[in-house]
Amino acid sequence: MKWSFDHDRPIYTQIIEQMKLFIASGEYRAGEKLPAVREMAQEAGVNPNTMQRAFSELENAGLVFANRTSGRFITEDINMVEKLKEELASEAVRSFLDSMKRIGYDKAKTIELIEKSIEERGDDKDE
Amino acid sequence: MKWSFDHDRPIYTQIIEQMKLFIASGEYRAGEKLPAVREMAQEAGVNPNTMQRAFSELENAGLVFANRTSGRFITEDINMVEKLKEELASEAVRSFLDSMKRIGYDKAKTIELIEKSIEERGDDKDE
DNA sequence: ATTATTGTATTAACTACTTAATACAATAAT
DNA sequence: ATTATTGTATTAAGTAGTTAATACAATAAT
Repeated sequence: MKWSFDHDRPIYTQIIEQMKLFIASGEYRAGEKLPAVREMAQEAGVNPNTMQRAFSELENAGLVFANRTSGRFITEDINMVEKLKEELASEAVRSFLDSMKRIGYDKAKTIELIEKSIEERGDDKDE
Repeated sequence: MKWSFDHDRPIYTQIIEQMKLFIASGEYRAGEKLPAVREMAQEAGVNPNTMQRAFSELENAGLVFANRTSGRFITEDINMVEKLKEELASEAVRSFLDSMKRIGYDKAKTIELIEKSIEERGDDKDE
């Protein structure tokens, strides 16, 4: 269940986003070797070209690097990984608050809703 | 500045989303008449067909209705509007918490970040 | 040296979204 | 009755993402 895509956005964009999440969360660790493009493409159920395209952008961002032919690896720069994590979180918060504002909820109501929702999810198995 | 689109999702989808926000927030009120399709298309800078497509889906959802030729109107069902608002908020909260979890933040850290962010935004002009 | 594995590039076809131009359908306004 | 306004439908062309098939490039493994 590693990969899942919706239908109204480019797949390669979603691969980039999900890889960023995997890197930020430590599911893929700094310096870790990745499976081959063809293999990841098969796992994800997409064409190798599509997977390749996603990774070529992740390389431009410096988050992964490729050594022909030993394979592809997550960056070894743990500062970059930490920075990525903070950026993703910051963007998640920003866009959430923006959405709530546009829907018509003020700060107090937003805090109220999120705390209530977290309480209700308190018995979830993970965190 | 009413409409704004990004480039990696279908425009008609984004129109639907933004219209839902306008309806939920009361920017467009229940029963209110909408501008003509051609006019809205011009304002948004898109083709009339694209605008039409978005509204035909909003009609399927029951959020608007069209009277040829008097124009198109927001639903008069205020319960539906209220329900829409709650659904949008619920989805925003759900996806936010999911994102934070995938990035690797636990409940406590998530609450901490959002409260901190709201404090920092406390001097904003609106809400 | 040869082979297998890996990343990378190329070309063609297919699909969905968007635009453009135009026409038709219904009815409110005159 | 005529006209203008509105929603709606149709057809063709353009663009971007995806798939498919294939080939090339570099090097680790043998």
